[in-house]
Amino acid sequence: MKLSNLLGQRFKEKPAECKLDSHVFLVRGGYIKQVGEGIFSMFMPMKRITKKIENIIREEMDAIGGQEVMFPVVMPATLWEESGRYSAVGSELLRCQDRGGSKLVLGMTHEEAAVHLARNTASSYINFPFMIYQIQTKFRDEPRSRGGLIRVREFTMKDAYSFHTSQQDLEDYYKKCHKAYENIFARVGVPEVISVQSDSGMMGGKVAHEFMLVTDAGEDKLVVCQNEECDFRANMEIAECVFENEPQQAADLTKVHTPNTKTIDDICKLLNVTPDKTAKAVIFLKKESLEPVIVFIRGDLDVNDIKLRNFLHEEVIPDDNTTETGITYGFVGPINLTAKATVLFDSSLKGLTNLVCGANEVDYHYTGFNPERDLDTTIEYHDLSKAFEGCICPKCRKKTIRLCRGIEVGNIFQLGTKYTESMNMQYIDKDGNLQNPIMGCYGIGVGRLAASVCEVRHDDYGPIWPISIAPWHVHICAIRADDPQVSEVANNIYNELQKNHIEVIFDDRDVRPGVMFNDADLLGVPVRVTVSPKTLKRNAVEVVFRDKSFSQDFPTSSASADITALVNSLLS
RNA sequence: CGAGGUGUGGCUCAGUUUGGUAGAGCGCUGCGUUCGGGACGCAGAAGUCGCAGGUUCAAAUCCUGUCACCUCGACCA
Repeated sequence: MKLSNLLGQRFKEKPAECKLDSHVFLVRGGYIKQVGEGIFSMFMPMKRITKKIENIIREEMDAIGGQEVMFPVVMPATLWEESGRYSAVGSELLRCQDRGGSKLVLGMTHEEAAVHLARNTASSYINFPFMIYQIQTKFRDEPRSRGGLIRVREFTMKDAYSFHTSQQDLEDYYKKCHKAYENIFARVGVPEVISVQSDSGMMGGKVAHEFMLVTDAGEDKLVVCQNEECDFRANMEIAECVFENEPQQAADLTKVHTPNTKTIDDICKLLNVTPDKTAKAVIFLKKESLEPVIVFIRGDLDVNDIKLRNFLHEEVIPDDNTTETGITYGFVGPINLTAKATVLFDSSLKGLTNLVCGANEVDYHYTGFNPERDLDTTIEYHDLSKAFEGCICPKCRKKTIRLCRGIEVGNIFQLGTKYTESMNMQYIDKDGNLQNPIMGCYGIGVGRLAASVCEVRHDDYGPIWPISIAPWHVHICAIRADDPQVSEVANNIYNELQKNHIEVIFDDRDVRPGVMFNDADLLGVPVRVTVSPKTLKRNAVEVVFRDKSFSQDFPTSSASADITALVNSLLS
């Protein structure tokens, strides 16, 4: 490709409306052009980048047995009525009518279409499992698009749907897909993408992960444990939910928990409180304030029965520390807890208790504490509703939590049977019984991924594309194109590289060097070859990497072969 | 959806308060001088000032309506 012929103007002014670096460079570099709110066209360089990303995704999806298919963009509303989402989803789903008045929707996701495609053709258990995927345009009428390609209304997405005959099979495949995603992000040039637990939202299902590229420009807040042996990573928006669910799962401290966990009796003994065998809960209070510090709950107690805030002020605590509601109180004040004890709590007091945390000797189940008011030097307090740098990880119990922001570049869900049930997809199992397949679904936003890579791979002058997705491999700058010798050498290298199947963009314009170099930086091609009277004087061309990690003269005589070898070594 | 803001050649913007011939820089075309990090001179093309009404002798400018886009928030397969 000759740059003189490339459509799309590069310029040096920063567009006023661009806030994100990726948006600035994609506009300034002639990659994209906005058509409407959250709607963009792509010029050739952007198209080449996204095409390469798509091909990487394709290879990895095929490698885990995916079958590439194509669903329609426009679907009859009746299909979405089957799953119930026609009414369940809000105005993000663009609804319209055809000339006959039939209701249509623009595909924002394709579970319905996937079930529709598969349901009558996979009628026996021997057809399972399988995964189908497509790479296609989606439209979501987002209430607010922003950040160039980071959040748009129309976008290209790879979406995959797997169908299984058992939860175990789904989980096994989910892991394979998780690994495939790691491969994809590594190959695209952002191996630092992490997966975090996420909310399944309107998708249904329980287990879900988002793949996040960590960057300050990200829209999502993340809670990440930095302990290498721990894998706790969650989207902040569900971190609270995770913690809120904890009491249900671990309400009975006598049965659940770490080997270090003591029974309530043991703890009472330790704290020198008379245990009441019939007590439903044991609550330790600050003696002065009577504010609860630690709450233990018996396994037979429904956490919803306790309204801590209410009874605190209504009940008088008698001398024997047991009230009529069958709750035993202890007092923390005079008791010397182990020095390393740690208490996790949620000051927002949503539900009863948010966390169980591990200390060296006991586990505390805690709620309703104001650290500024009640700080006890023998206890470390950590509020997980306001997770902060260095607070305690709810999983590994170490003080290794880091807060960061991330861009969601992909996600995976274990959907279960939500769609196969509602849309009546069934197969006959080994025993002749009708069953609903169990589904998983897996998405990657292609344009957002490309923009995200730009967001984390650029300098002051433009993007630094990883060679796996760069629009071209080599960018030739012919300085003094009017010089016949320069022109001849540059043209020769251009032709030779193309013969060698190297993707090359050739700046053949007769413009000043500064213009050329700045345009080259904006195009972000990994290898730049400069031919000029200056380099020819030393019988050489100059080869530099966009990321500045390499700079060397190549002899003119062998330049094409040397550059080809260099690029091929970078590609492998 | 709430709050704020902006619409003037391809791009970045001035001009609007106080109505009176449509402006600058970049980019673009031609000629010349230049040539290793966005050069310079000369000549030129290109805008019914988002759109529609209204006020006025006269509207980019004042009034009303409307559309588009941006930012913050709400929302978010």
